[in-house]
Amino acid sequence: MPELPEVETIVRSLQPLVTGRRIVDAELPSSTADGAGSAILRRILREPAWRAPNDFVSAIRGASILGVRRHGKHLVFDLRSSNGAKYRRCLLIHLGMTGRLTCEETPEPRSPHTHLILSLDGSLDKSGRWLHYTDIRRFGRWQLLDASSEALRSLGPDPLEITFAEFAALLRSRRAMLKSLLLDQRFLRGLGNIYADESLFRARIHPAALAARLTREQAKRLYRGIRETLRLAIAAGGSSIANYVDGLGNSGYFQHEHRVYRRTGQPCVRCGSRIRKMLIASRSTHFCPRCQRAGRPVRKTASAPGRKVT
DNA sequence: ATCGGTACCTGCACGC
DNA sequence: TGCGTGCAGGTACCGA
Repeated sequence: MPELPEVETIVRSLQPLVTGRRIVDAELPSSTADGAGSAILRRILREPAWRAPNDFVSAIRGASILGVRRHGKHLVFDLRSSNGAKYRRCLLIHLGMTGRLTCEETPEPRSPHTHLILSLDGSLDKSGRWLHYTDIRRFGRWQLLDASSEALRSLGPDPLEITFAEFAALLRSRRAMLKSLLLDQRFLRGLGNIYADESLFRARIHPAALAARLTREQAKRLYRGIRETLRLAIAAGGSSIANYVDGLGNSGYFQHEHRVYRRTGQPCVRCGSRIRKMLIASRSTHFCPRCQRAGRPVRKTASAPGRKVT
């Protein structure tokens, strides 16, 4: 589910609630149900290999949360161990498609799909003492790593941090179709299906265009399109289509600003043509066939015969 | 290097 | 109403 803007929103909502707090305990509600529950936890806590889910609980118990930040689509909790004050670790959480991480005022699971609950210390009058992790489809992952771990380094640059010169150089070195490339976390970290489509629409570039073939002008538009889309989406609190909420349980509203994503058959907001859907890299891809032509750069719509947006 | 297909999961909308 | 089907924002792995 969550892409860069959603994870960023979750991180911002959690920061004031968890920073400086200690993890007193962790509960694994789905592991107690039956034998299958333990298998569920094993999958969520796959890396590094734990002998049993409870070993993860022992490892994390007592750690202090120094801060929480975003790395691509991952949430990263920087931790200081209880024993050996110098020992720093990272709790890496990827929410997959349907993962939720919310602060609740109760330790009771709120859904049959709640898999982990972290109890945080702190004054009782402050809300949000329990961090609930819920994941219906269970594509999410929790990893506990040394702070020096290489695990995060395999991802590409953050689209909000990269410079245009770096971005242009990356594009030139790749021949893949842009849509595939934008979904590749080793190329850029943080984009998913929604924001890849929305960025390409804003850049007026066809999703099947080849990276290395882009003109400098197109590369510039893509760079700006990605960053503008992400900034607007963060400002709107992300896109809530099915499951996503921030750390306080609030929905985002960028889904109302989508221009192509899941708008198949509806008129393009720019030219009125019907939005089309095609498959690229076996992912549904939405685009305007008129504004995002394959090949040569598209003319400005101002020069096109006036077509009313309905 | 790149791509398609498959796998991992549950829930939902849809047509019959 | 119930059932089967296809689809959904994630990544990883395989083989070509």
